[in-house]
Amino acid sequence: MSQQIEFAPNISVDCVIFGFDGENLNVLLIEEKDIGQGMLRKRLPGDLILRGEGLDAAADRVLWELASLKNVTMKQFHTFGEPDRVNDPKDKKWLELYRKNPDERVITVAYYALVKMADFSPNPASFAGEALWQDIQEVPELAFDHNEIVEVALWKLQRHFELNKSGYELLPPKFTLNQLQQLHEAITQEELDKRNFRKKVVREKLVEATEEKQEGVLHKPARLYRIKKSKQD
Amino acid sequence: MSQQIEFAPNISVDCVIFGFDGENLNVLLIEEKDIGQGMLRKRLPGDLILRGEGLDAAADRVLWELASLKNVTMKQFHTFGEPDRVNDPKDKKWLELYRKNPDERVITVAYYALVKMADFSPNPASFAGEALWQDIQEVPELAFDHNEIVEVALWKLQRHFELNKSGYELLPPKFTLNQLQQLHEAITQEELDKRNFRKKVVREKLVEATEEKQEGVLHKPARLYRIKKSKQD
DNA sequence: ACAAAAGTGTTCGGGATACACCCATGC
DNA sequence: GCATGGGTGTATCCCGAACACTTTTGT
Repeated sequence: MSQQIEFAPNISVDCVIFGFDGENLNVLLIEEKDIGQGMLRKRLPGDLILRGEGLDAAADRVLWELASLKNVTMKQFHTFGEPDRVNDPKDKKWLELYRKNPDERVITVAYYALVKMADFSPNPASFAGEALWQDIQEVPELAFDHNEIVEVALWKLQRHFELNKSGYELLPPKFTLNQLQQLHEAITQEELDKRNFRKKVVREKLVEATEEKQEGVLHKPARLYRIKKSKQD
Repeated sequence: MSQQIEFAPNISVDCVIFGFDGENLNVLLIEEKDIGQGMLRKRLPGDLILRGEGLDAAADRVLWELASLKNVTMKQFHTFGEPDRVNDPKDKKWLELYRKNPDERVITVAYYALVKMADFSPNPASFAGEALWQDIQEVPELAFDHNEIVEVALWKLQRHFELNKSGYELLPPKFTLNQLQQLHEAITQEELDKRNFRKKVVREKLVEATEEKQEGVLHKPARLYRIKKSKQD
């Protein structure tokens, strides 16, 4: 039973929140207030867990504290704990400024979620910095190993998304089939055939037509659909 | 940035090693030496990580120390960290005996793997107790939340197994198609049609026939197959 | 001869894919 | 009337599922 005293790793949670705006996929990033020395780097919302706090609870709290997001259902997907995951001097400096024991390694439990961007104020300012949506195609170099964490999260999201048929709740209550298709395309990052997609949706009866149509568009207005709750009938 | 001093959670790794014996699926458990008071409970191989030790490395070490298993490719699948995951009095007693700071909560990063039982000595004795294979259908009540960990691991194994076509390496170099089918059935825990299974294997060209046949069986001997490396032709 | 497992084909239905043209509206 | 996206049907292929009888060997 090997062990050593005074070994107190920091445990943190990091949240990868994907946001869909009806067109593209984005990630929620935190931009710290500039503390000089070119240290202005974006990072994922994350923080140490508290004594007595569960991991899931910590993720919820962090998201609330750093980005003012509430009621986001996140899924734990991986724990990053290699001893050298923080080795960039800039990152170490940051830890010195913000952490009590900056030299101890940090093990982080990562969560992801997919939300509708319209549901959340796009710029929830916070004492710790500014939260912002970043297009998934234009993610800059992030602090720590956060680029890797985002990559793994995206991979998991894509895998999970094609397996179950979740995600319909990311659209407005009434939506066109094209919007639904765009959602799928944004997440899987591949194009689908319009007719085949519609057939599939109809076959699986996940959606039902309303009598309403789009208004104010400069082309033939599309029929609006809504999510069908019970899959019977 | 909320934090508190002297918060030193224990971080451990736990390993769920599934073993296939050609017929059934088993899990590797540790049976502690009896320390009285009816505390003889089985548990998963697991231990605290060391300072400066990566998570994957810790899992490898633990498996070696507790069960003498080496070169097992494990996959991290979940981190269990709710503050109340250890609340049974028996478990607390155990911690008092074996851990320096038994009152601190334990967060555990769990790994799983699937191995061929024949490759590993079935009873690798160790200073910490005895390692044994337990049929997956007959897993008793385990210490801590290890029953839950096993369940989640089995779920992940099944999901992962049906997605990619891994697992063929769990058989001897030359095997019958029935053995291959039994492997699949053991993992997915459901029965398959013999003819359909064979057609599928042939279609996907994952396997090739040898000229050899079974010997010493009291029925028609089956043809032996081997894994096909390159999937061309 | 008998027991025990090996081995083998066909049919059916459903889902995935590929593909091209007319329709309704705002300007 | 024209630009813009909305909306529709058919043919093919592949896969999964269901299903029963003959063959080969050891004893």
